Amino acid sequence: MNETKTLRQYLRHRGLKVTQQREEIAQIFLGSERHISAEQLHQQIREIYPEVGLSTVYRTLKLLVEAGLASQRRLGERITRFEPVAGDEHHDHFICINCGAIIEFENQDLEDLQEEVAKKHKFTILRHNLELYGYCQKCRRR
Amino acid sequence: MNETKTLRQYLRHRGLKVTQQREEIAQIFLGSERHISAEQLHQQIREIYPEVGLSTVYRTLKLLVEAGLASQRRLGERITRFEPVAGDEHHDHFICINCGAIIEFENQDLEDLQEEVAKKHKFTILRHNLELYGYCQKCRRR
DNA sequence: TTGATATTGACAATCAAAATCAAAATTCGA
DNA sequence: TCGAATTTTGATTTTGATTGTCAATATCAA
Repeated sequence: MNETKTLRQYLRHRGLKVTQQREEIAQIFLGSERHISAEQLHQQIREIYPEVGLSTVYRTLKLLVEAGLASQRRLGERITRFEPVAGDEHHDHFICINCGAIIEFENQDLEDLQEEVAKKHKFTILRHNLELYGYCQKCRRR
Repeated sequence: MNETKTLRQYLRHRGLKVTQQREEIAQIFLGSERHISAEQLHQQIREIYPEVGLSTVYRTLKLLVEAGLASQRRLGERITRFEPVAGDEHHDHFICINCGAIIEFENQDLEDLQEEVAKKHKFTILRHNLELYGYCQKCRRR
C-alpha cells in the first residue's frame, strides 16, 4: 500500500514514532467500509489485533486526518464518521432521511462556484462540507 | 412579533400548550445574536427569567426548529448552535479556522446547481448544509 | 372550577470523545 | 547492540453536551 508509506513519512516528518498499532489501524481503516465510526473501526481491528485499545484508534484516526489520509464528518448524527481519502478527490454527500443511505457524489461545477462565491467575500477556502438531505431514489416514491 | 404568533399556532395545531416559558424563551431567542448555543441562550434567559431551566430551553429550541422558526447547525464544533429563521431565506456559512468568525452568505446559483446535481442522481433535496472552512478577509493575509 | 393532560425544573443518565498515567515500545546515538 | 530519552499505549476516568426521569405544577376545554 502506498498510503502506509504516506503515514510513515508523515510520522517521521513530525518526529513521531512508527508503531505497530498505528500501522495496524491504518491498514484496517484503509480497507474498511466508508463512513465508519471510531467504535466500529475498533471492533473490526479487534478481530485481527485484539490488543488494540479504543483510545489508540481515536488517536490514530486523528493522525490519519492530519496526514490527509482520512476525512471526518458529522453527517447529521451525534457520532463522527471517518472515510479514507484517496488522492485529491473530493466528494459530497446525499443523506436519505428515510433509509439513512449515504450517497457520495462529485461535481466540479459546484466546487468552482463555491470558489467564485468565496472570492466575492474575500474568503479563502481550505476545505468544505456539503450535505444534501432528502429522499433517495428508492424512498422518494411515496 | 409575528413569530410569537407562528409559535402559538404551531403549538395549538399540535395540541401542545402555550406556556409562559415557551413564550419567554422564544422571545429572547428571536432577539438574540445568531449562532447561539442552548447554554448561551439559557444564560441570557436567566437574566430576565431566572426560573427557566436548561432542559426547557433545549426542549423549546427543538419545538422552534419543528415550527420552522429556528435552524440548528453543527459548525465544526461539538456543540449545536441555533439561529432564528426569518421567512424562506436560506443561507450558508463561511467559518474562519483562525478567528472562528462565522460569515453568512447567500447564493441562488449554488442552490440551483445543487438541485441539478440531485436530479441527476434521482435524489430529492429537502434541506442542505454547506460550510466553507478557511480564512476570512482579516486572517488570510499571513 | 375541574379533571385530564402536558409541562416544568432539578437531577441523573447517557454517550462520544478527550484526558490521565503507569507500563511498554520505539528511536537513535554511542 | 545497548540503553537512555522520549513517545506511545491501553485501561480507566473524566468531560461536557444532550436527553431521560419524575414528582410537582400549569394549561385548557368543558
